[in-house]
Amino acid sequence: MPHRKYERIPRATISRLAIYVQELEGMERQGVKVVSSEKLAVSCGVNPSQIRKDLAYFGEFGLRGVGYHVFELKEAIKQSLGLDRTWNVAVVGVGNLGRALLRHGVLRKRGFIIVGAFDCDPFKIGEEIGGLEVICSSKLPEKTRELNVEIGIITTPAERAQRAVNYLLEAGIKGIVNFAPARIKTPPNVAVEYVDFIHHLFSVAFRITQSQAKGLI
Amino acid sequence: MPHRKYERIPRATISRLAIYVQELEGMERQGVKVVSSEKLAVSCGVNPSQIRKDLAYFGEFGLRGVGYHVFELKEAIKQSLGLDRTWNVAVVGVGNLGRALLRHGVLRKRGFIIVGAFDCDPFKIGEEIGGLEVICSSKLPEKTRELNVEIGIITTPAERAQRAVNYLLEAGIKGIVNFAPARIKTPPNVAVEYVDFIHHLFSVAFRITQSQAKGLI
DNA sequence: AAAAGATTGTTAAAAATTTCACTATGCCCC
DNA sequence: GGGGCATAGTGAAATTTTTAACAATCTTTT
Repeated sequence: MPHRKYERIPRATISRLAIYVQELEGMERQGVKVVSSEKLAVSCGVNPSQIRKDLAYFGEFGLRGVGYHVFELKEAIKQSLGLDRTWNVAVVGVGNLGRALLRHGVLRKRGFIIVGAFDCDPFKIGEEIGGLEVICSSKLPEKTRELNVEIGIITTPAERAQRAVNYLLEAGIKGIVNFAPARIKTPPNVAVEYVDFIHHLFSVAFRITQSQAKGLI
Repeated sequence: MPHRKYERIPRATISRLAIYVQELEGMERQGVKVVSSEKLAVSCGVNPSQIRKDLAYFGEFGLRGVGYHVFELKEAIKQSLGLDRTWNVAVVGVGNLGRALLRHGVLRKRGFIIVGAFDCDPFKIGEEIGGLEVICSSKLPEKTRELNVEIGIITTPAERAQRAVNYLLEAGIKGIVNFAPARIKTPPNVAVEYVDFIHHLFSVAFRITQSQAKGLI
């Protein structure tokens, strides 16, 4: 039974896998032991075939006629995603959002350890937030290597995002999650994800506008 | 020339339009007056045809042989998305993330006015954050109507998300942006968007893992 | 131990989305 | 004002993604 591990895996599959993990954890908390693709699909708001297909990229985790063991499936997905280890991350930009991330425990709980906080504002440098001292951004390349940072989180204003990225690239960073409202330039071997909640507000505003327009016809 | 305004518009198109607006604003700041689909495509990291096709859903905004007027195109897209007005929003859940949103000026700058902040923690009720007094969540239905809230932003913990949503639905909310790490149940006429930055970290972690695995072969 | 029922893994079909290629049109220069 | 160049808009093709259908197989029942 040849696994498809070396097929290209759709980006959408990855984000759904994250949703499956989330829902499986919810089920685990509720004491559910076994779940079918049908039931999981309902709680994730997707098609059951979709789930089975998504999982097939990584292996066979179910039992025909039965379903999936909640705990085992969750672990299997997490392992497939590379979450069976911890990742060192650095936060660049200590504004409102950066501070929230530094204080928010969820990153650590998920295995992403914030090992560095950087900012270029002299008033912020030296300040302690969430147990970390804010370091001058110009020390990023040096510190990134020293602290063994693999993923950078950009929470600077838009106009300083690229500079922060450049510092990280200089240190050979492997991945970046960009919260700044700006596109950034990186070489193709660096994994970049954009998080922009304003876009989601735009989307909601559009859909409301649209459904109201439709109502008028 | 029949506009396609009443064709179903792909979700992906909407999120790209938000990117176009972002980049057009950047160009505006740099004094660029006119841009071609080719140039805009490069700065957004997409295909030029894609841009032209996305815009075609809403009308014709360009000038053949020339390109698009930066300011006019930006305005046209914003109008198409329903951003030529302000939207009243409420934040439900005043933890680290909720606070960051309340203090973060970007929402207001984008036309999303936070008119209410809600939480169920008695220690937080009455507190003033970003010029707003935190109100008890149980007053949500009443206050939502009173303040004319159209969009709700959920920043509660996962286990309280659905309750917050139910309160909002009770008041006839039209759209929800959910930052809580949980799927929520809503009727189909309510626009829902999920924002979960942990998923983006997952995605980056996966892609790093994958590219390292590939390197070993 | 065979049959019935359930549900996965997988192949095939359908649908959606993206990209290509070309036509139409506007600007600029001679 | 005509020709050349540039670039938007658009229909068709290619690609990707999703959904449906079904064969394989596991559990339970009789």
